[in-house]
Amino acid sequence: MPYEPSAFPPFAVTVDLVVLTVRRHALCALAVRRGEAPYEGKWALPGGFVRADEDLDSAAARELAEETGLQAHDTAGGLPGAHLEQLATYGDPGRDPRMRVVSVAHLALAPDLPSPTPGGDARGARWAPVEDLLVDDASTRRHADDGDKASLAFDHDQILAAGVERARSKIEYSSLATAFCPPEFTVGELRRVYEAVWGVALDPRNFHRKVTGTPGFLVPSGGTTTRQGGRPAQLFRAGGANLLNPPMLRPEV
Amino acid sequence: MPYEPSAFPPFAVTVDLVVLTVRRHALCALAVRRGEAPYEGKWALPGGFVRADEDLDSAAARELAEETGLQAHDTAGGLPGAHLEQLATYGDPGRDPRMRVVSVAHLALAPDLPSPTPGGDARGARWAPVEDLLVDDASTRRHADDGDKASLAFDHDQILAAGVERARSKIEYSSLATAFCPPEFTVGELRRVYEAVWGVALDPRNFHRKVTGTPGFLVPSGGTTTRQGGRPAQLFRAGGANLLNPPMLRPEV
DNA sequence: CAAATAGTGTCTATCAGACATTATATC
DNA sequence: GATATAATGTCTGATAGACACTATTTG
Repeated sequence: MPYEPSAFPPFAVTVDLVVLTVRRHALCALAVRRGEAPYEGKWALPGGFVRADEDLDSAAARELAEETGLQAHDTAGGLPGAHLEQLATYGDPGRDPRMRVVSVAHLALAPDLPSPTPGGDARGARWAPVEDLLVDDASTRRHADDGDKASLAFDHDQILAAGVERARSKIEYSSLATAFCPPEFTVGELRRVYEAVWGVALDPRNFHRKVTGTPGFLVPSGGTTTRQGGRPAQLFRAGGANLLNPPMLRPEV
Repeated sequence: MPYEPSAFPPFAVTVDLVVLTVRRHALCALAVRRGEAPYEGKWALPGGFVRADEDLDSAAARELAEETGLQAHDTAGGLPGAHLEQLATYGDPGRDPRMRVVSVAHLALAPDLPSPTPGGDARGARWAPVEDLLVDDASTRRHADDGDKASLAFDHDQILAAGVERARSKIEYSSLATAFCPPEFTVGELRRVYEAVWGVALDPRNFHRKVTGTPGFLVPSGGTTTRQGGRPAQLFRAGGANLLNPPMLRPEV
């Protein structure tokens, strides 16, 4: 079918964000409460319309900054940085009851933020453990009497699940887990990131050997720190290596 | 920014397809010649508008069937099957000079087709080695005097490169390479798929041990075949396993 | 016979997992 | 001293890469 630019069905295009962070040893996602119909009062992923003259990545970075004050990493700037990448696009007819909306979902990984409730927007917003948000469809939705644990608006359950799975698999073979850490961090803090994202316990000694033995993954920044009553730990920064080869294996079986 | 469904900028949404196959020991992509402006006469990826009531995946499957006669695997049907998955979405303002077009690129992997020129469309279409299509932007575009080796229309160079890289990395840790093979195939044929996609030579003995030793990857179908003057080879079908663990390592370094 | 491909076996270096041991902080 | 965490070391089983060897076809 040749292009017929004059006769195309009109779509609205939005970006939705899966913003993940690690808080109190748990993987958490940013959720905002909807202030209008449809799904009024329900929790949803942050997002918004792509502007007429705006690139998709720019729209995602703009929404991220509006909701969290975080600056995407590829752009320069003094704000605290976050990793941002495109995730997948969702365009089922009927995913939004009002009109045909195609949403380009993005995944953002951020270090733990000082503000418990992300600023920018007057609507309610919270960091929620993904374990609470992702009630498995196979299990009953009446898992608890807490209505907040029900599913998200639109198809955002599906989008969140895809983002979490992307993050879980990508830290296996990339240095992306450092995106959850502040600029300087210890091996133990990085290990607790892996443990929170995967939901497993890792051997501290084997983990230490693996991450310090992979060239380019971690660069010692010189200092040491004592955070919780033990031997002071060496501080590291993320090295230049983006790919981990061989990968960090997720314990499974 | 809250939703304002009444005031959104209108977009056109298309699907573009990176259709890959292995022909004569080379990884090839399907290219169609544009019959109208812009980029009239240039090669481009097949694609078209998403219809008003159509899912994105359905649109991609429909375009794939129109261009090649291949049926996507998740749908039942007697046609020869192909693997189809969403790749990424491209929405730079100005990527199409006529209007704002967001394209949801999909990746399709197909076995070698009998018809040299894929049917369905009267426009020119061809299987071109990706090596010829992907002239590196770093190297000079005047690499050869053959104008056909120049870049594709729109941002299709970038899309094709992303699709090729996705295929190259995904056959490492999944059984996806069998999507390039007919329903029954030999270990040698599967190895030649890997060699063509990666552009490297693999040790036949280690490859045989790896693929036959991974549970669920290959299932013997009983028969044997002699194709090219050697000992007859056992025939296999793709097993149920989708993930290869540990992965098949791409020789690199 | 030679040549080509299929399939099996062997050796070695590397690495993940399990776990011992030492070092240095707080309480 | 007790306890907690950091950092290094040791052992073992699994496996990838290199390569010898046998099996069975075509020419």
